[in-house]
Amino acid sequence: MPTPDRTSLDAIVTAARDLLEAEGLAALTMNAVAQRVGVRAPSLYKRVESRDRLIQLVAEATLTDLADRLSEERSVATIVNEFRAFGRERPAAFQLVLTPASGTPLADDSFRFVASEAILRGAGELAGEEHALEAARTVVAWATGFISMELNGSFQLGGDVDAAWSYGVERIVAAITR
Amino acid sequence: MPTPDRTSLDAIVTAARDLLEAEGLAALTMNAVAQRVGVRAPSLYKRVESRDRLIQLVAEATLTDLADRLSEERSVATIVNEFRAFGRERPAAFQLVLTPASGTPLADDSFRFVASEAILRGAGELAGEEHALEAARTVVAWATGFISMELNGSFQLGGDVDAAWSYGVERIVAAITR
DNA sequence: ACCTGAACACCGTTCAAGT
DNA sequence: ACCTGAACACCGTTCAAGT
Repeated sequence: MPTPDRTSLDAIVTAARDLLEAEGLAALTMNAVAQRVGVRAPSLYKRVESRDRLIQLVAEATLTDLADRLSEERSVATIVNEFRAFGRERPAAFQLVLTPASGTPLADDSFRFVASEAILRGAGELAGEEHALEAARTVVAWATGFISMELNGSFQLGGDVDAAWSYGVERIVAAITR
Repeated sequence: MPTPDRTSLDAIVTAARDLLEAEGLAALTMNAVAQRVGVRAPSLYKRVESRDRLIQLVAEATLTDLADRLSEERSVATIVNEFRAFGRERPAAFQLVLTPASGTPLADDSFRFVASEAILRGAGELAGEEHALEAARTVVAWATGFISMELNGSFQLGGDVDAAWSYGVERIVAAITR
């Protein structure tokens, strides 16, 4: 006799995302996720192939969220500021997606592509279409590195980090402007 | 009756470092390290407090190696090129140290400080001492982001990645030069 | 003084048995 | 058709017992 579903893939991915942010990737265990959605760990395998695949789904959902937010911004400066705001709101997801450790399951390229569209467009307007790709890579590399360093406490030498961010935005925008 | 030592902290850290590079952080288990140095896992605890502490020691040794290499370079361009070479030679260690995931044990700040000296000096020469810190942060953020993206395959849109690197170096150096 | 097997509490994952 | 307990092979870590 069929049993009504007690959970769903969406609920599982949401639970995993919350767990990642609240306690880090190591705490994202099948047991902990199962407990959050109200089943036992083995039941999760009816909906997700493995823990790695679940992590990949979280990464992909994160990129979708990020793409939505960046797509509403127009200038390189506001895109990059929104990028930083996203990193501060969801630091663990940001690191998972933008600076994954060796061995971490990666989001499919299609998700990364969507998230890169806003920056590609903004950079193209400043640098010219023929240099859009190089310019976008310069901006994204800088912003990703900066935010990642900020999130993991690498700015240890004092100084005003917000000022360094503003300095960077200004210089990078000038650097890629034709 | 005393037994002669069958391993050493140095051998353990070296084994851990090699394992990290060969198979990733997840494969850096106490069992695998013990096997490499020729003892059983429990014996490692005579020399290292925990797996987390061992990972931290690997991170700190990596920063020492990096500092040695960067200190021999003089210009921002050559420092940053050497930084990239290091990342390509030891991608897993690079990621562990420069873009650690949430929950990863971090190297003590003193080790990070040593590794940042060369760039701080180089950036100061270009930007002036009063902007050395902001300029160094801009350079390091860009280079770290670029190399990290390169290592984890984030440059998926084609184009010449070496050309994007050269473009970036040139623009960043110009951007921070007073 | 160092090393070890056995043990503990955890993992991820599989699978037969339940409803 | 979904869910579960039990089981398996692994983790990191502790500790009493060996030399």
